[in-house]
Amino acid sequence: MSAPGVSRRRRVLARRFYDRGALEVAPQLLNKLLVHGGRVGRIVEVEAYRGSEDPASHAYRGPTARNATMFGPPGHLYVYFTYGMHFCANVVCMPEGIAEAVLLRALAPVTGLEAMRAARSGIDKDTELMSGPAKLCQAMGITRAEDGVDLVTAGSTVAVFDDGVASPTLPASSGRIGIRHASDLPWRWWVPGDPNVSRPRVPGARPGR
DNA sequence: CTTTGGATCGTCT
DNA sequence: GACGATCCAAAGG
Repeated sequence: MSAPGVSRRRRVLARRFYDRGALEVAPQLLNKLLVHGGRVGRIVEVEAYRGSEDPASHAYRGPTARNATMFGPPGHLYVYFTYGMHFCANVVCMPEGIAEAVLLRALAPVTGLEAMRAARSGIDKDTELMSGPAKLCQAMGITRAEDGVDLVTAGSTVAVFDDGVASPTLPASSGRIGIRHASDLPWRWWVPGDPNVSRPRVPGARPGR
């Protein structure tokens, strides 16, 4: 038995973890660790997107150059550029040819705080370093250069680890943020009470516990 | 505290 | 030519 805060063994999530629907994978990504460039963050907020089933998904209208990674094999990172200045990162789910993904919306800083603060100059509170999908990419140093990276194979530049911290039994949930269509679907989940979550209070949110 | 508007450009129509 | 799976500063209560 290890006391709270003591470091535990980290294991990379297997390919089969991602080879399922995004609605199943998303809440189970909560409390997993994202690692890149010597920086580590704990995933505390996610959203599911479902290709052809989902009018809010980038993949809804079929494959393009931009969304190609979403249609690829599971366990890869889909990074897109938006609003002329921001990157956002997703984990690809389901077998090749089926485009489902989980958007990473917020991380809790774990390791590499100095690098994160440097990448997010002007931000004074550490809870605001990664409290949004574009903020976390900036803090972690993730750009379009990381699009398509395999999260599973040894030697990957980006990886997702399980360090033994369980996902919430009953995560908080709400509709997805910043979309025009299907905003009523409760496909956003977060760790209840975590101070790094982007928008804890939204209409129709379920608190979790 | 909440609301509003500007930034800025790749992508698809 | 229009529009983002956003962020931030400034203005308003």
